[in-house]
Amino acid sequence: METALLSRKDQIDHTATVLFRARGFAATSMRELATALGIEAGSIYSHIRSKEEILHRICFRLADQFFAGFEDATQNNTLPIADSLRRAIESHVQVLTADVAASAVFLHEWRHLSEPARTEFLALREQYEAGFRQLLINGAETGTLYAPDPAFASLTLLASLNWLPTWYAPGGKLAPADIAHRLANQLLFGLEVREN
Amino acid sequence: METALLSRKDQIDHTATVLFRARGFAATSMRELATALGIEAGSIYSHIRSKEEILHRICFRLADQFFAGFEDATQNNTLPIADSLRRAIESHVQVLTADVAASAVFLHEWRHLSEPARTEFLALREQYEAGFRQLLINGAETGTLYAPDPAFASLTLLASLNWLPTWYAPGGKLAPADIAHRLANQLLFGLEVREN
DNA sequence: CCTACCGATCGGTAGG
DNA sequence: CCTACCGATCGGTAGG
Repeated sequence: METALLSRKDQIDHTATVLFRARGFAATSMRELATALGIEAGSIYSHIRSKEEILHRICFRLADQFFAGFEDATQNNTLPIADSLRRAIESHVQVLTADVAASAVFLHEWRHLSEPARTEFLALREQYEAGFRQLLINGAETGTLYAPDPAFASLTLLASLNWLPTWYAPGGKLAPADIAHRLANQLLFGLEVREN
Repeated sequence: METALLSRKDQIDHTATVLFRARGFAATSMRELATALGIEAGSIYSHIRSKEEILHRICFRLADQFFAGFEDATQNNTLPIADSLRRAIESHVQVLTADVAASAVFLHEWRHLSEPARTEFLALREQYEAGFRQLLINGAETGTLYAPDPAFASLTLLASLNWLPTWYAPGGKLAPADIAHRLANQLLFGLEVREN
């Protein structure tokens, strides 16, 4: 039904994503995947070459989406840094919520990639984090953000966002845009009341 | 050397914790564990009953430590809520940094517990999160904390803390107490500069 | 896409 | 704690 318009290969990726998220990459067998697809285990291999190839596609596709969203959010140099940061946060949340299963795999299962893919993946992730770090550095230098240790602050910031796939359920009380807005507020303004 | 004073069972737990963290529970074989311990695979079973028993011990031991730390941090009712929250945050970070490998297993590998342990574990985790949520609710009611949605805020708060085992390395530039202090500051005060 | 199968490896046990 | 082994299951392939 919901996958009727997907190619078999895309069906495999989608179903595998859900299983990898629920049970983990290593604990998901190709026979489980085949059963979920309604075919026999051997038949999968006429569409893909290996189990890891599926994981590879999921991880690097998400990396692309995070990068594209960040570029789009921060390309306007005339915006105040705090606004660019807010837009980058909201973009990150949008990617996370658009496909929570794929996001969870991206965040937790990448370590099952073998070399050299694993090292490539970590380099991409580091590059992405560096984008947030640079925003905080710029904000701190111009005095619009309080971040005495930008490297530390950017890690904490992404940490808060990346926990989202563990509890977010599509169709819940909060729409993705609401979540993005609230997260950005909490991270930018903190929990303690302001005097002014 | 470093495990010379541990019982064989404790050595098994400790070595398994490191392997479970690095490769995941499902992808770690008992033969790898045995090799790391310098014995044969079959020999492990004279000290433990099953692979899952090790995971069970790690997960529930950490749960105990988080609870004990939280109780200790918040038992003083005369403190302002914001101070209790800060103490609870610092306690959480102390437990995380005291054994990062065990913390990472606690945070990521619990889903490989079979029933009923898995449900019991999730109930404990929910109970722990409820403690933080209640602090935020109390703080919001007395006007000392800004948390229009305490459930949302407490999830975000713990999320920021729980990412720590993915990047923290003992012996680094920052001592655990420094990290705890900075995290508490960032979460309580936010990233944006204050006017006052 | 299925049937039938491969070599490897898994968690765990018996007997010493 | 080791040797020797169990039944089950793994990712993947050949041939149709």
